[in-house]
Amino acid sequence: MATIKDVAKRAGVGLGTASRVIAGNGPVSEAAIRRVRKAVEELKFRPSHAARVLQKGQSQTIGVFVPLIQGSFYTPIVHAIYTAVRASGRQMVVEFGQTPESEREDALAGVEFLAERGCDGLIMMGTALRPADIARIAELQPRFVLLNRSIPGLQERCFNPDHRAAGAAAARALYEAGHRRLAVIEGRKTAHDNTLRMRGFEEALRKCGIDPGQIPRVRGDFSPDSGRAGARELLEGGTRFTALFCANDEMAIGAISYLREVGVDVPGQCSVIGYDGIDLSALTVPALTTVLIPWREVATNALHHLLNLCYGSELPVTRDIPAQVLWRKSVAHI
Amino acid sequence: MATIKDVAKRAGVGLGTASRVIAGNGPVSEAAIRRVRKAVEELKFRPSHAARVLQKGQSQTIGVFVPLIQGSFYTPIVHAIYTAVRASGRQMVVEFGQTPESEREDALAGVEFLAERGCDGLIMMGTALRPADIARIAELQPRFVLLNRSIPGLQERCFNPDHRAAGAAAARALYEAGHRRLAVIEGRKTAHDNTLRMRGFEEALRKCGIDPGQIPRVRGDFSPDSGRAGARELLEGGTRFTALFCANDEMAIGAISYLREVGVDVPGQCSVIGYDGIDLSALTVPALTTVLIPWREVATNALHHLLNLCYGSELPVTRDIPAQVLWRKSVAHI
DNA sequence: TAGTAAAGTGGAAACGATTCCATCCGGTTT
DNA sequence: AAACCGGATGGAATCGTTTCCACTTTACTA
Repeated sequence: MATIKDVAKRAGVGLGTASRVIAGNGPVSEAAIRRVRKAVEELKFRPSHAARVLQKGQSQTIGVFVPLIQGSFYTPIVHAIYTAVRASGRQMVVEFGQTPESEREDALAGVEFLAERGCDGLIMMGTALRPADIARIAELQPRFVLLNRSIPGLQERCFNPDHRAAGAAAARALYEAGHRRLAVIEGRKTAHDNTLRMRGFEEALRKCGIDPGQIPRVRGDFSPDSGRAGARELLEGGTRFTALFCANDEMAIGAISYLREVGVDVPGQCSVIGYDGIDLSALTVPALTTVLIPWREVATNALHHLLNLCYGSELPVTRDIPAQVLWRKSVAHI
Repeated sequence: MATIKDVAKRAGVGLGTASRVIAGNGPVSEAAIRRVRKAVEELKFRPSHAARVLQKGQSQTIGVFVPLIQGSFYTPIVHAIYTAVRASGRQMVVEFGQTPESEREDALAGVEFLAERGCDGLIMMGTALRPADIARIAELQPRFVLLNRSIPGLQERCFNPDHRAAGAAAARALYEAGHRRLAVIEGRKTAHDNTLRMRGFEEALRKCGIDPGQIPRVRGDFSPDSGRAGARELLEGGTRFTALFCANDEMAIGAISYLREVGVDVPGQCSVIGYDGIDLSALTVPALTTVLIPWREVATNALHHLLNLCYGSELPVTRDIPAQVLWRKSVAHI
């Protein structure tokens, strides 16, 4: 592999001049530019990334941690981040968790790995990391932002949708469609975002004169399978309901799959509303009515903030992107 | 940030000794090890990845190109690659294409980017790259493997499932379930793997005494939407059929969504068989019968081969992992 | 015409690790 | 007792860039 020294020699210029031409900064004459360019061509010179990183102290790489790659939820978020990273001419390295149970360890190990490899900044998603963990990470790599978290004292670096408002929107949607007897499949207990959306849901219900305490409520883990299990549990519980709120779309898909399997018509006998607005929600039968969370936008804004932090750019950053109900077919008006 | 020099000084040893302790090779005394370890702790020393890469000429990074990140098809493959890469203690950098139309340009640009950034090896998936492109890539980075491609002269580095056999399996499954009047939604014309599976499908049909020429056949682009469109087109075509073969699961999901929407019972009036065996196929209503392609295994084997190529390891590599029909609910026996 | 500012240039130093080489030392062999 | 061996060690050289500094040339000003 040719080095910049070879290029300089071949072009008949000094090392500094060659570097200036190739990096494209500093004063150089037209003639020098031409000769260096020619030498680069002839030698098929490609600058060594490692040498640049070593010299400049920046790797032009952003590290991403995401709890899971399976399923339909995180993928579009990763994609949004990828797009923004690439648009800024930089590179992305992703680490994934293996299972929800090991999320904390996976996140810690993944982030360590990313920091070790010299990422200029980190963007992390997930709810497993504790404040102490985050403090530790800050030592490793002080440039980071958090997605879907809200840590006191770090608000500046936390980017999340307004789950409380979104949960309330779900409740209002069901109420306005005429439903009074509701049921809920909520998400993991440890997931703070689940707590928030449930709180919003309950608050809105109370305002409508419905006592949230009376509502049958089971817990899933955000997976489609747990949605199936949740639906069964609810049905076996015996309490009647005309509408079901699922704390995410994947559970809603599972729930619908179970309900239809046992002969419950959706939305004829039971309406279902989801949460997140994943792409897949358009393709279920019936198409899923859901609370559309602007995940892509939130992620992009978080990344912009990170990029600004790392490279001093001034990409626009917005924080308030509202959620909205996406009306499709799975909620009937009664 | 502390450097290895600082560590050596603090531990009262030479540069070489410090390096040997940290890298964990070469002869060092117990005492030296202890003192260096202590100094590392105290100074919170983290070796500079860039410096290592520069010196060793290896980045311990594998580059991955995948045509798309949206949808459910590529994600598990990326995950399988990720798992294997991490298991070998190395890092993965992924590049994605944006749209199927721009796949070729995206792949070229992505691979260039990856090579530039000093990946030790490349694993590429997709059907858009032409042999000439691949020759060009070989110049940039001679260490690469191809997923789902078969290039003459590069068989060693090509890893694909046996689409022909898998297509035949789909045909046999439908035939054995009693279906005689079939229809097909096939994939993109440019996708060679689609051609192969269709060929296998037709050959098997012919062996069963069915003339493939008589079968109504429409073309999609592997997306769920195109599956919906395909199903409509087929229905409007007027030819009667009792079973539908879709060239991938996502189109099958789209097709089912359309069929049920217009009141065609699946599998009562029309059976549907998919292809690939994506996770999602278990969750449709009815659960999708499909040809399970062992994508994860194929990808893992390809990656092992690449790892062996790059690092001289001897990970096991198998090439023949058969596809099989996954019987669920969407194909009725008549 | 002399003086000065600016543009252009070459090469040394620096980034932070690994590796090679020369040296040293204690113990074993002859 | 001399020779030898191998483990342990320190430090110079190296990887391929960028950047800084000193220097020359050119162009412009007074």
